[in-house]
Amino acid sequence: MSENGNGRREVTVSDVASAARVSKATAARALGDYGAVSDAVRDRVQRAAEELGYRPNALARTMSTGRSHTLGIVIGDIENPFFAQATRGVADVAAAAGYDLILSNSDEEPAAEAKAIGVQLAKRVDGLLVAPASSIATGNLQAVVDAGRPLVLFDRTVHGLEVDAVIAANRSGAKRLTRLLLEAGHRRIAFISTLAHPGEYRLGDVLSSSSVAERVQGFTDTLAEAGVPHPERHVHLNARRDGVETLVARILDSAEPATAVIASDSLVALAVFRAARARGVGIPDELSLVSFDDADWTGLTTPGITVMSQPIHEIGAEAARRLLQRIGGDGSPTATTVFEQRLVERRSVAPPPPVE
Amino acid sequence: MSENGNGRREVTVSDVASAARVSKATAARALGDYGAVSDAVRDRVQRAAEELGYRPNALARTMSTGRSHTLGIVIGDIENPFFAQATRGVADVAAAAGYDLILSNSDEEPAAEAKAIGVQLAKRVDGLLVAPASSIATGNLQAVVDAGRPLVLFDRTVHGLEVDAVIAANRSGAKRLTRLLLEAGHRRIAFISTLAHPGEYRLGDVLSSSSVAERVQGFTDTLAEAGVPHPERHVHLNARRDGVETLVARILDSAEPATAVIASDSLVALAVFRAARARGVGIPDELSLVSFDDADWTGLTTPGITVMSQPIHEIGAEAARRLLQRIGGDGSPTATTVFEQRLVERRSVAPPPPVE
DNA sequence: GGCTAGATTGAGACCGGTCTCAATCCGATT
DNA sequence: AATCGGATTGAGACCGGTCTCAATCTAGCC
Repeated sequence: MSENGNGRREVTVSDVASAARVSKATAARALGDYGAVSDAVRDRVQRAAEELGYRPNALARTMSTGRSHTLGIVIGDIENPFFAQATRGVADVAAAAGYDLILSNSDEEPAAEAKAIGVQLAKRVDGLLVAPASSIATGNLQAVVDAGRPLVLFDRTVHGLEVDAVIAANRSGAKRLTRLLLEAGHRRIAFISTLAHPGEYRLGDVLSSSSVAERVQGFTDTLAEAGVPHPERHVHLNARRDGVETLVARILDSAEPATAVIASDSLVALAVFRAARARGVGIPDELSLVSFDDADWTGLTTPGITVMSQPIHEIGAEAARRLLQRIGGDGSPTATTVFEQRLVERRSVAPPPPVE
Repeated sequence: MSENGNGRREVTVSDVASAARVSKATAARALGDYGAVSDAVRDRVQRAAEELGYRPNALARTMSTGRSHTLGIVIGDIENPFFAQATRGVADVAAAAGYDLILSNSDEEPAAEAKAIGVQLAKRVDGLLVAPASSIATGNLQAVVDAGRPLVLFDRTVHGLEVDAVIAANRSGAKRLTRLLLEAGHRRIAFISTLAHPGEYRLGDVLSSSSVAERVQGFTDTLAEAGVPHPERHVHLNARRDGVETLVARILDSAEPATAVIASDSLVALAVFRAARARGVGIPDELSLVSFDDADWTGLTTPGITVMSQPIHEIGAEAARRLLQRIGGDGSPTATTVFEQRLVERRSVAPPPPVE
């Protein structure tokens, strides 16, 4: 079928060729700007192409060259501002290099991710950017590596996989945040993430997101250094399944209620802020709140939220640059690029309320 | 070239065929699940495919079938939560129907949009979703229609173009918002949008975004009905170029300062809120603020922002559904689907401050 | 004028699928 | 046993580009 839905036939090189009274090969040369063509013929062909409304078929070109000039990107959810920003970073670099983006949402589910990757591979993307849904189940990604497609991970790494990754210094960021709260006098600090995890978190548990894992590590390490017993008990996962509302309720209503919260991302911070407000607990007087990611609204609330800011756009851009290098044939050893995080202090941290 | 960057050769139907000792045609039938194949052969072929790690080449399939199972989407900026949400709506419907998405950002520039559309067409997307950068320059889109590619616009329409569109009832939404402020006693209400426009806005000017145009129309009409003279003077465009900060300053420092602001989208509302805060003008006591789009943070500020909420996700989803129908051959007359907006009242509106 | 190198051009294979059409196979029917 | 019809199978064209290789053309030079 050389017709599209509307029954119109697309103009091909052959059409242009016969209109310009030259061979298909010559027309292709004149249009594709490769090989050698006399000026007279080039003009004639280009005029004919113009007249017929010739539009090259990129797929046919890909078939013979093996290059699609398309990158695949698989993220959790484009509505999540983190991913939106990173995607924009990727898109900018890609567009500048003449590449397009095929986008898929995994909803952080390995099965959906696998499917998305499969389709992207089938569409012969030149390379793949993935924020892996699971840092432990390597299957989905191993397939890409095995297929020999360039692959760059971002935001998270995957253990035991020989690929490039671009991430943020989550552990040190978490340490900084935890220390900040510790220094304000807090001892009962809750770390909240939406990351799915079977059962309660225990020290040594392997988490399916390396970035959350690093944050938890930084958090519990710092707590332990400060002499807080059982730091792992302060880690609260599954916030999506359980609902942040109920989680906050549980944390605040327990025998030893938390006096501060570290939100693992801006979406969690938003929900915690909302939940606190709904329960009438004041921030920061009754509850201190800090978060990862400097979302656009964090400076707008009363009080503004103290956050650990990540260069999200740049993470995406750098990942794209790396991928483009690999596609270009760069065979240097794989590496993980780590971006520092930056503390933005606002007013959501105060000493814990005095015990009555 | 049948090799990818890494030098590995992809497995093809022919490879599978010879491994299973059948013809290419039969192998294709067994793998593609069309035509008739005996059970024994199907098994043999599928086993061989499995063993060799066969992965169909979607491009080759597209070449012969003419269907790419890919949709193109061109938006202003994926970082804008409006577009992120709409894109998610599109992606969900597309994925459910087995379609992928090629995403391009136009930054609201017709030239970038034209380029993006060109590439998408070259990649033979089955259809195109566009939030047109300009509602007046029809050239970019006319080309799509002429090429016979199904096209659906969303968020904005384009005058004189025979295509489907999915939008929100912006004019009535603007009227409602304006009335709300009028009823609270405001007479000097500023409408602020980032839309680029040469010179000051005058009644009858054609705006390049139909959705903003509708909002402005609803705004000025309602003002006029209320007997406010020169309603067009209260329309402030180019907020991106000039900066919302300076715009707010100009509005508040004028001889007859505005007592209320209508933000044309959540990004503007954010900037206005921030600017007001920076200048120390209290919302709503000194300045009332309402906005289009119920962004996730609008309920979190103090006070919460009263907004006109649009079913953004659904707008995207419906646009995708419509496009899929067209791709499926639906030849019914083109139509514009209009979704109602919904007022969400919070606390950012109060009577204007008494004149000293 | 004849010869040769370099520039142009054309023919046709190829990429990896789909699909049409004819050939072959099989069991059932008379 | 011969015939018939449906089920399988194989051969090869086709989609629209790129690219190799050989043929032709041109100009320069002796």
